[in-house]
Amino acid sequence: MKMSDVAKLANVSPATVSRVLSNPDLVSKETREKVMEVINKVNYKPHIVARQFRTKETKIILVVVPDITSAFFSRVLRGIEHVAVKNGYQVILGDTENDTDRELEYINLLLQKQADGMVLLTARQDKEKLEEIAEHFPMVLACEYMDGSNVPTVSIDNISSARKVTEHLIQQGHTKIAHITGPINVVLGRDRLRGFQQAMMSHDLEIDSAYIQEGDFTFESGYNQMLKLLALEAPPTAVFAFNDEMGMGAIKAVKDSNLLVPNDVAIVGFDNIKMASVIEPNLTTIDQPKYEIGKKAMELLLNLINGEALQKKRFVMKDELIVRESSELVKNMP
Amino acid sequence: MKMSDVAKLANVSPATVSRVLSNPDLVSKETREKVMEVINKVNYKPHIVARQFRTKETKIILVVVPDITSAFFSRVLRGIEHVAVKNGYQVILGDTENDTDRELEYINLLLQKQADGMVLLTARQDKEKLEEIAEHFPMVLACEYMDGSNVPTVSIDNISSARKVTEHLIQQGHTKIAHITGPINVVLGRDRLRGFQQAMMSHDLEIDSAYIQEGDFTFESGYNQMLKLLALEAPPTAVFAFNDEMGMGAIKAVKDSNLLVPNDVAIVGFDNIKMASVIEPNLTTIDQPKYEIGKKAMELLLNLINGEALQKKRFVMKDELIVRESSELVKNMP
DNA sequence: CTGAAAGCGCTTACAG
DNA sequence: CTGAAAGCGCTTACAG
Repeated sequence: MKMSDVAKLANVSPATVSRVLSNPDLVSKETREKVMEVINKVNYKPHIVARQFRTKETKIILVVVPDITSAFFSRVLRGIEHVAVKNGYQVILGDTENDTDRELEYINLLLQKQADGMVLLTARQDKEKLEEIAEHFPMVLACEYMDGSNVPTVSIDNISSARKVTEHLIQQGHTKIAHITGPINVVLGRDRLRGFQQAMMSHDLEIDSAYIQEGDFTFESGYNQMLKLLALEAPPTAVFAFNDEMGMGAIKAVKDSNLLVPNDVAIVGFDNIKMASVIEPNLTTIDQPKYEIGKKAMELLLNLINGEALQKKRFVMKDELIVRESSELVKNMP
Repeated sequence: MKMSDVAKLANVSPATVSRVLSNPDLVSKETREKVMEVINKVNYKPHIVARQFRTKETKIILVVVPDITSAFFSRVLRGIEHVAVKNGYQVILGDTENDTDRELEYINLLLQKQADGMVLLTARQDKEKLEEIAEHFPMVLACEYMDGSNVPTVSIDNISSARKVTEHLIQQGHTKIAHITGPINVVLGRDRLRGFQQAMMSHDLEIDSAYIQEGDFTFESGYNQMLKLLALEAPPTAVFAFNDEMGMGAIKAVKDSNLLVPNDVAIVGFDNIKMASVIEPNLTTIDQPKYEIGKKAMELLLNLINGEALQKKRFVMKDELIVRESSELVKNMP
């Protein structure tokens, strides 16, 4: 059943059926009702691909996520989705599973006009290339970013947040502080490491190179790297984990080693996912305004799609240090 | 830049360019190389929407998820994705946030030919309607199903699994057993409740109606309903929660009430998400073969898309009871 | 307010 | 192995 069939049944031209569907005000009430009746009777659905092909619009936003499993990204997604749906766009997700090839495949969807715009929650491509694409297609980065790129970006200031959470540990009296990093080939991994180093150095604390262990975002890697740290001759008394997942893994490793958090080892995470306040002891962490990041990113993308100029390219959202049991020695001592 | 422009630059017809891209074997090596050179030089990307319009194929699979946040569904998704990608399909996700209207919107994408097929991880539509659609479009249900529908479906046997986990509690000596259900308007909520009732009745145990409390899948609802149960004059000594999320909420509620799991109240969940083995005490649960469910569902969908007949419509996957600390009294007593 | 007609960018059956 | 031509199902500028 196509539009011309409907037109015949309703004794009008295809153009009129099209108008009834896309621009009903242009059609007289009488005709409109006649056409709608036929449409409903035969349950006609327009072939959207044909429409997209004709109008050059898909009304689809593609969001690329490095890991759909992650509690962190799902909150960001919600922010994106809500703004998109309110503006008549549908959101589809591409999960890369941290694979840059799959990231590239999704970016190609944009180049091939299968979406009107794209939010990248992971940006591990060549910078020049991505900038080149962003010049021609609506695209915004969120959470992850590229050093000194001019692609519109929404994120927190990861360096300063990492510094803040590390300084919290220092203020608790720790001097032997380790850091379980994210993947160092990802900018976030590097930036949080940098913040950690800045805090240590500004307090004249030494960083034992064995105290820097690289993880891969997962609970398991946090667990394993923590076991490594505990096996050192002089284990740290405090650990800053790149994210809450790894922080929780680290807590589990400490417990499994018959040690106490925070008494033997204090642990802090990053992101403030829901589980951070559920696990015991509750995890000290940096709260990222996940929903707002998504919301802001989608708003910027709408601006780009509508050809509006952006006031600025880089939006730095406010983070917050949330101190909980996993790093507060005092409260836990009777 | 369109195909005819490339054709001109390469001194061939558009048809030849098209063949180079979609069916290179039909073109002589010489011509092919000449064309590829131009394509690379101008970085030509075919307009995929035009191709889709022409071929009536999108090579896209739409997966509809009730809650993208859920650790359970993300594993199912992985199974779907892996099979899809291996077969040249791209997976896009639609998150309904448990809203049946949004479910319907995504289903409309299929009707409008914006995807070649669809896996529904939530099926809360009118049965006749969904069956009607499934007759004309490739569609499979996974995890959630519809009573007595003939839409291809992959899931576990929720009734028997719920019976199994309840009987485990009975075997531990419990008689006062409560059930925090899922939403009763969802088939899974009803089926697991039924399994619970079957187990209780077949052991001649009474079900106090106050022992049935309805949750909404979330940690918070598990927490709140558990507090309600604990406030009863005669609180239960064991609780079967619809899923692990709610089970973990229930554990938290018991702890916050200064009671012990499993000594004061045993708790069991359902799904075996990763966190179930991390939380303390570890949560007894039913393992669903999440990845395999997704894999199987996608395989069935490929069959449907390729017009192959299915050997059968209903696939029941194997579940497994995983007994952990949250329900095993003995091991925890010194 | 409505219709006839052109055209969006591809693919493919047909002919040579 | 290659090209000319038709056509996929819509939308919209134009004319009336």
